[in-house]
Amino acid sequence: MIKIIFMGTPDIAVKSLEELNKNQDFEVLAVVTQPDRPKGRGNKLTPPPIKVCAAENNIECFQTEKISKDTNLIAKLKSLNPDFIVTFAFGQILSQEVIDIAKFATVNLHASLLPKYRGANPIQRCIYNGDCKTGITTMLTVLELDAGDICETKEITIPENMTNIELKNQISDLSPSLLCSTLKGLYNKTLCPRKQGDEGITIAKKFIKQDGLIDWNNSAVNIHNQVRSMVDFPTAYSFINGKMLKIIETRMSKSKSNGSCGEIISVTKEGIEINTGEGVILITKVKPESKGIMNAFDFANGLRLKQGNKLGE
RNA sequence: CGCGGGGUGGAGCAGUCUGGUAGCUCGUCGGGCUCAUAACCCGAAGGUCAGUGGUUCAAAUCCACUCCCCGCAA
Repeated sequence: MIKIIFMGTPDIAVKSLEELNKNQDFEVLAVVTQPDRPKGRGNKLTPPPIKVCAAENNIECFQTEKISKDTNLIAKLKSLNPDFIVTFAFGQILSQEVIDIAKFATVNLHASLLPKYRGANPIQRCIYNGDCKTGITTMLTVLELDAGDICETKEITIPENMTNIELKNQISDLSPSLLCSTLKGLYNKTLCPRKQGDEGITIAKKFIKQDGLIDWNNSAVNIHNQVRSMVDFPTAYSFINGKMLKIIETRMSKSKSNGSCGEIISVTKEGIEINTGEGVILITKVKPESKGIMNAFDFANGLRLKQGNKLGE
């Protein structure tokens, strides 16, 4: 049995942890994750999904604010004598001392085709940029962020209307088998990691709230990419009648531009067509302040929106 | 006790401040027009106004409490 310490935090890593735990070839010695954080309305202390998963599967779970400075935890992990440390969306930078705990290697799963989109936000950035393909990569962890030698990759094609949530789910589904394959390959020495090229290195930064603000002077395709890349967070938004309107889902429209940017061209059952800096975009689902997600047509209906009304103010 | 918004026929909203017959747009159903229609015209069904208690001659509306949904900030 290959002995593993698993480090991760959000739900995207849960399926991978579950697979390693139930697969006969592996034994998960312990899980390391972030501390419970205050979250949502009322600031309730919420455990990270990986902690919940560990508890359900009776795996020992450690939580730490900063693993590289946590000498007690490091000592504990050393004593477990793992063959591998696996990190997946852990959210903390490992020190060399932590990396060296693993007998064979410390392996990271990253949600892009490296060296593209190193960093914290590869999933949303590739959609935001309108890429047609991305993937997942397993790599040897080194001190420099996401710069280690590549073990294995798996490509994913991105359809025109795929959202960041759909892509995240797909990555969550594809990751377990890639991880298992990489770990076995490294353990049996049948896999030879290769260096990342120096060409095409990009950094994928996290989104901030402000990134959600839609500029209707932008092109329809760019706005469409913006909307679908940030459905859950930070969520694309604009304003109408002084109130915030989150744009949840859009489609590209073949209608002709007509009028100024942000102006409504038509309201139909399909949704609300908006004129942009280049082309027309169809808004199909929205989320007004204090309300849930609704069809754009229903929203327009309640507000009596019609041709000529403007978004963005 | 972090701050705030909301719950009204199937959907989206108005009405609440200033209590007095339940309203709008859409959908559904029936009929009409039309070569035809998601268009247009006529008609109909469909609501314990989130819940409980209180004030009142009278409560969607005022007061108290409860439940549910959402935004912001972290």
